Amino acid sequence: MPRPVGRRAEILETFARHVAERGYDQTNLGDIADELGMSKGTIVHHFGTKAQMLREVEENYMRRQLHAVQGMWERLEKPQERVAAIIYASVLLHVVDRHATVATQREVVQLSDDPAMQEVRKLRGEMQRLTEAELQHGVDAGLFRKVDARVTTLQLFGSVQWMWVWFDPKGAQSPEEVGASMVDVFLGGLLLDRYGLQQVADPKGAVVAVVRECLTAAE
Amino acid sequence: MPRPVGRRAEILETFARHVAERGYDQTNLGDIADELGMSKGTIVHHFGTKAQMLREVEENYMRRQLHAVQGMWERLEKPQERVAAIIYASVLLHVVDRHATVATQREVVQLSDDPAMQEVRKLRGEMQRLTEAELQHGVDAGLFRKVDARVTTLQLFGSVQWMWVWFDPKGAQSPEEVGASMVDVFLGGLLLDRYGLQQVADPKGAVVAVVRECLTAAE
DNA sequence: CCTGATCGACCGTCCGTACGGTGACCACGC
DNA sequence: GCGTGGTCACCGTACGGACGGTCGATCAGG
Repeated sequence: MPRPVGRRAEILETFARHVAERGYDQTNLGDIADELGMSKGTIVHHFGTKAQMLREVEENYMRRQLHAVQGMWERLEKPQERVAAIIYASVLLHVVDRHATVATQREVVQLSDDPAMQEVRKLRGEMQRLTEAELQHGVDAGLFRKVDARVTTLQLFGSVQWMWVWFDPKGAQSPEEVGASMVDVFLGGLLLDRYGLQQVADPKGAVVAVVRECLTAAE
Repeated sequence: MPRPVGRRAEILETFARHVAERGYDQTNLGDIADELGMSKGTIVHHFGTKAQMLREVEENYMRRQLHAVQGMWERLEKPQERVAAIIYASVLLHVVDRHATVATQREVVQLSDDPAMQEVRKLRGEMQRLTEAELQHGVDAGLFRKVDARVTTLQLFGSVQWMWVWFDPKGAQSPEEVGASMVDVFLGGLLLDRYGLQQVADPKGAVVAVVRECLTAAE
C-alpha cells in the first residue's frame, strides 16, 4: 500500500482504515483526529467534507485497479488468462492495499447518488465493461460456453466484492491459493474444454506472476 | 411477502424497506413514524430499540430461508439439484420478500458484535454449513470436481449476496432466468460430467418448481 | 509579511431513547 | 348494570449525546 507521505496522505490512510473497519457512517472525524494527534479542523482543512474523503479513497483505488488490469492485459492474450487475472488481482489487492479494498467494497452504494461520485461510478462501469467484453469475446471465439455475459460478469464481481466479509490475508490459505480456487471453479464453468485449466488455476503459475508484477509496479 | 398484519408488523415492514433503500445507519425512526402517521414513541413501545428491529427483520428472514431450503432438500436428492435450489431460492427471495432480502444482505456485518445478533449469526452459519457439507458430499460422491469446499461455498454466497446491488426484480430477465444462468456457470464449474446440467439449469425445470413451492408455502 | 497548516472552541442539527400521560377495551365483583 | 382496576396501544415532548462543519486565532517557513 502506498506508504503515507505527508500529513494529508496519512489522514486519508487512516480514514480508509476506519471505513474498512466500521463502515462509512460509523466513521467519525473526531476519532481519526485523536488517533493522529491532530485537530478535527485540520482534517476538514485538507478535505473539505467527509464525503470528499470517501470519494478520494474510492477514486484512487479504482484508478489503480483499472490501471493494473490494463497492464496485465497487455501481457496476457487468452480470454481465460485475462479473466483469471481479474480474479487474482482482486484477491491480491486485499493484501497489497487492504484498507482501501475493504472500504471500497463495503461502501459501493454509499453516496452513489452524489454527483461528486460520478467519476467513481464511471471507473466502476469501465471495469465491468472490460470484463463483460472479454467474456463475450471468449464465447465468440468458441472458448467459453454460451453464457449470459452480463449476468456472468455480475456473478463474478459478486464473489470477488464479497470477499471483504470473509477473507483473512493472514489466514491459513495464501491469497494465491484462494484466487486459484476461485479461478478453478469459475473458469471451470466457462471453458468448453477444461484442458489447460490447471495451468491457469495454478497459484504458482505464470498468470499469477504477471498479476503480481503489475500490482506492485503500480505502487 | 408476509402482508403486514396489525400495527407492529406494519412498522417492521416499513423499517425493512427503509433499511433496504438507505441502509441501517441512514434509517431513522422519525421518518418511519411520519410515514405511518404515528408517533416515534409508538415504535419504541413495540420494539424497544432500533437494533432490536434490525435483529427481528434479519432473524425472520434467515429463519424463513433456512426453513425453505430444508423443505426443498427433502424433495431433492442429488447434490447438483440441492446446490441449484439454493441459488434459485436466493434469487426468488428477491421477489417474494424484496425488502427483507436487501436489508439482510446489505447489513450483514451491522451489529455483528452485538450479542443480541448471536441467533442471526447462528442461522447464517447454519446456512453456510449446510451448503459446504453438500458441496463436499458431491465431491466425495465423485460428482463434483475436487474443489475447496469452504472457499467455493463463500464464492457462491458472494455471487448471491451481492445481487442486491444490481438485480432488478422488474428487469427484463425473470428471476428464474437469472438464477438459471448462475446455476449454469456455477454447477458447470463443479460437475465432472456436465451431461444433465441443462436440465437443472432450466428456468422452467423441475428444480425451480420445487423451489417456488417451498418458498410460497413458507409465506 | 504572506501562505498554508494547525488548533480549539463553538454551533446547529439530528436522532435514539426515556418518560409521563390518555383513551379504548375488557374482566370481574358487587 | 355498573363501577373499578388493569392492560395495552399510542402519543407528545424533552433530554442528551454525537457529530459534521465553521471560524477566527496562531504558528512556522520562506
